[in-house]
Amino acid sequence: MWLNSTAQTALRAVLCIAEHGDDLPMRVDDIATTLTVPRNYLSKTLHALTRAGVLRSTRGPKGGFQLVDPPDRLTMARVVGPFEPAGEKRCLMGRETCGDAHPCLVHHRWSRAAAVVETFFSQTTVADLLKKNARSHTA
Amino acid sequence: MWLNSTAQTALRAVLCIAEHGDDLPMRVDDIATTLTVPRNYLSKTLHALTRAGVLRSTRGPKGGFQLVDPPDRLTMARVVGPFEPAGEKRCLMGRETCGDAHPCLVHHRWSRAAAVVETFFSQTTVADLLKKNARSHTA
DNA sequence: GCATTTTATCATATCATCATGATGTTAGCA
DNA sequence: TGCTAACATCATGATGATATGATAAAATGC
Repeated sequence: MWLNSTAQTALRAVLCIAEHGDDLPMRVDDIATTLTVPRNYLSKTLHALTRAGVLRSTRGPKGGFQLVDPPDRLTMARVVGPFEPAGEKRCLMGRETCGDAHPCLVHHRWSRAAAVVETFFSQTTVADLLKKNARSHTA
Repeated sequence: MWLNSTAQTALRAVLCIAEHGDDLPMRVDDIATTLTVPRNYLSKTLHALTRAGVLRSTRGPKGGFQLVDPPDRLTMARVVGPFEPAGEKRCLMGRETCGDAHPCLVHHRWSRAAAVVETFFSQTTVADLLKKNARSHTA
């Protein structure tokens, strides 16, 4: 409903890498196995996160993916953002010109709900998700 | 981001019909022209709303579509619901088994934001949207 | 019954997303 | 240099959402 499957995978992969620790990069194959997702598609997704500055990739032996920033400085918005359609605005009706100045019929009421969601994504960090939660993100 | 294009069209069409008044059904052709959306695709969408009990259709001369219930008894959830993927749950990660009992890593934090959105859809009526707003939903 | 108006539906096309398999590229190491 | 490990990328296919055009079915009025 909220995240397409690529964004979901990206989030799960980032959590997986964060849990793995930063001492040594984690390989695509290992992440793919842990999450049971297709390897090459995951590779593409992780590469997108690398372009977005969320991950760092290292090639060759002992290579793999690492977080660029510590988990408490990595928000969900940064992880999920690269996988949302480009011009995606807040308007429920999909209007380009919708805003406080030229609102569509739902704009004012919807803005409040949308703000809550936006805050969730921009304030919640990967560290928050790992805190005292022993729950799985793999299944 | 929030509604797929079919659901957006459904909502705009319902608003269009509600504004048109209930004295006489509104034809697909007129709605399609007003919203500038493809006629046959709209027809299919309106038919889905009819199956969902939101609209009533009448064939033949003077036929068209009308609201089944008055605007103040028609929530956005009822309009938009038929166009959301069937098994769509609340879990951000798309897990089937996610819930208070078996939460995924994001479950608790996300639940609060999701509840706000859910309330928005289940409490906001078509009448609310038409109130004192003279803003357009056509563009 | 027949013509007209209107919705209902079918077959098909188009497009983006998701996915797979093959191949290219880079880094490390002997 | 040459081998191997790992990410990067390309060509292609599968699927579902979106869209179009043709045709069927129903209601109305003559």
